[in-house]
Amino acid sequence: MEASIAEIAQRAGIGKGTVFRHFATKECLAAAIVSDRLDELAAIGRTLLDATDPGAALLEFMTAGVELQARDRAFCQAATTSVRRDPAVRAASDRLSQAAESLTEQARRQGAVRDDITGQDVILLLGAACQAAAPLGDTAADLWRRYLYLIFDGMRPEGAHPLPRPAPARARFDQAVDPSGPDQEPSAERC
Amino acid sequence: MEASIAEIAQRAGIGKGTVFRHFATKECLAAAIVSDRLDELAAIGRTLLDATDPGAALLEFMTAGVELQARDRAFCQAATTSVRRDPAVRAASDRLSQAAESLTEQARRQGAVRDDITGQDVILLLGAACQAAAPLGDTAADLWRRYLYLIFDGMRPEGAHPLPRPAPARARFDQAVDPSGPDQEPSAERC
DNA sequence: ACCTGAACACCGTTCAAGT
DNA sequence: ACCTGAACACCGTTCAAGT
Repeated sequence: MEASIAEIAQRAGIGKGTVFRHFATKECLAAAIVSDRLDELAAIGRTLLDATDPGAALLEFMTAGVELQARDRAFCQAATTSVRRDPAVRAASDRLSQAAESLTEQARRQGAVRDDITGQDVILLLGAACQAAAPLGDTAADLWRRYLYLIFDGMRPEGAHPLPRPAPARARFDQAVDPSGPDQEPSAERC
Repeated sequence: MEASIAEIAQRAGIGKGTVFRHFATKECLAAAIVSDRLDELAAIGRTLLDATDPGAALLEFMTAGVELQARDRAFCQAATTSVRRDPAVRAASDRLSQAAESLTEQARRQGAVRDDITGQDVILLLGAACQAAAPLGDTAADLWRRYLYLIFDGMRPEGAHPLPRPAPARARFDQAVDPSGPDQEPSAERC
């Protein structure tokens, strides 16, 4: 969000108006970039499904996810804003959750992680590790590794304590619709 | 950052120019608010130093911290931006870290948390719990509790695995200056 | 049909004029 | 001395005119 539309258009060698022909809004442009990144991570997750050690694969998946985010802070920040409400980002986010769910289920079966952990949890905690290290900026380049490992320790079955709240049930394809109706955030306009 | 300066000035019953008399920049205004919140939490932390169960006190401190952040999302977001580089925010942040350090030391001594955990860690992980739940917005109002407890499990000595990186050494008053010089992010202008 | 950049609306910031 | 709001600069967005 740092760059102005004028700069973006100039670097792309097109007029400002043409940018708005492709993306109705500056935020839609950001949303398109973010959902691309999410799909990138989902692809990595699907690859890791074939790994021999599911526990290690899950940790590797989370590591790849934070690395993706840590590479440019802009993406990390964008994920915090209202870009989340964009339909394309939501869809990509659900695809990512599904990949994470498969990985998590394998790890759960092996006893590598406690069994009250879902794929959604994994995605959210991966973001949390990134955000934990963010305040110190580039001072501590790979500090996120410390927090990812600590969080992963919390995901392990050894010494686990009961959690005060069930995992969030977001749109999952193998799940009936929540009878209490859609209590999600209002969707943004389609882009 | 949602509100415009014009709106803020109007609500305060003063002219726009007068706002800039008190805060050189809109960001400085945000920084002042953020550091107030940080000091609020530091005060809570100092109160909890007298609690009988240091482990429970530390968890309570973290809970209070996330609650403070979760109450308005604006603050949670501001903490992600360049407001962090503001000198006043840094100073408040250091005061907060010191309070956290005392609480953490007590908990460490009791064996309630592993002994490679610092006060800084506690502050950063507290923010992480808040951020983990943020993507789902008000859909899942107190989801952060789930992640705070999970992270706290990771902080416990039982089943702890070694962490891949030392804790960050930010300005601590009982510590010599880092001989490699200040490798912190560039400070923003004084406000 | 598709692209363009002038024009518009909005907002942070400055400062000459008012008290 | 302190406050004000008109004026300026900047940026996202629109759209009449050009190809």
